[in-house]
Amino acid sequence: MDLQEKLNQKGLRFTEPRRIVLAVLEESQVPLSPQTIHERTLENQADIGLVTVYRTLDLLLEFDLVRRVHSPGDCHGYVLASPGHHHTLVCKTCGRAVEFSGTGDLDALLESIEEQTGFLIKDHLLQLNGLCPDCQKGKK
Amino acid sequence: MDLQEKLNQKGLRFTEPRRIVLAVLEESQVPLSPQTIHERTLENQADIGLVTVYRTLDLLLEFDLVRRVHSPGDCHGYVLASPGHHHTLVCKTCGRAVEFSGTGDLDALLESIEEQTGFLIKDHLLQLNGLCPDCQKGKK
DNA sequence: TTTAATGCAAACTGTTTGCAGCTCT
DNA sequence: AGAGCTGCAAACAGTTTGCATTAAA
Repeated sequence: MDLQEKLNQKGLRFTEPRRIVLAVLEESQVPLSPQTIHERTLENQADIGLVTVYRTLDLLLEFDLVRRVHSPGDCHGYVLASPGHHHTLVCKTCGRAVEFSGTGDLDALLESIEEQTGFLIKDHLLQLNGLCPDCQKGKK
Repeated sequence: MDLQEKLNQKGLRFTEPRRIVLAVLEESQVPLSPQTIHERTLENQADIGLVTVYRTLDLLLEFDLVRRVHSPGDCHGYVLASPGHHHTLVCKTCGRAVEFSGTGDLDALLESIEEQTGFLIKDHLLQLNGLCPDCQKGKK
């Protein structure tokens, strides 16, 4: 069952603005702030109000399609709650972002931390910053 | 070398309000929001302005005595930091935060990612959320 | 005595709410 | 036609800044 059906079932509607906010999130692997999402909808030729972005995000949260994430810069970021949780590595100079796998090593790390602390780890936020190959050359 | 000396060395002062904010943090294992810290200073018979709390927290962050943590409720929480670069693990239920140091495993992970991507990793953000031992019991 | 620190009020930023008009079904 | 949705403006909450006053060294 897709979002449209879920919404209609509750008497709610799958409108253009909602479609577009969802599309913007689908295009990004990185959490986006409401402001950023708003800017991107404008770039996509859609004139959506910032308020609508907020309300749409609340709606998507409620339907568990989106997850709220906290990062130091933009305090509130929103990412698609899709399965396939991935991590990003962002270049400090040019902003290019790549994804990396290496989940095996990460899982091992998490396990050792669980042992160390007695906590049961439910989720995690990992973001790396550095210099991409091109910008490393440029620096020299 | 304690905080007072470090401050004096830079021509800064270790004042009553700073002492009290630090004391409030020392009494708490849980991250506190600036507002909460302010309320607690009032309970301690000290009439400190909220603004001063903010400024003191910035100062303590700069001296690496305090760490900023992100939790869903109070977005910004502050906890006493132990020295060195550590990561936090926050309990989703009671908010208790612990630090862990699995730096060995993490370094290995970062290296393998550098090889994989060609990026040079400069810094990273890792925050874990889960259930602390007490709350795991409580759940059942 | 000097210079940093404090506290107030005002400015700012990010987020939420009320309401009139519009739109999907 | 009717209920939900949108956008504007205004209200709100958390945080930062400017400035005169106070206090640590």
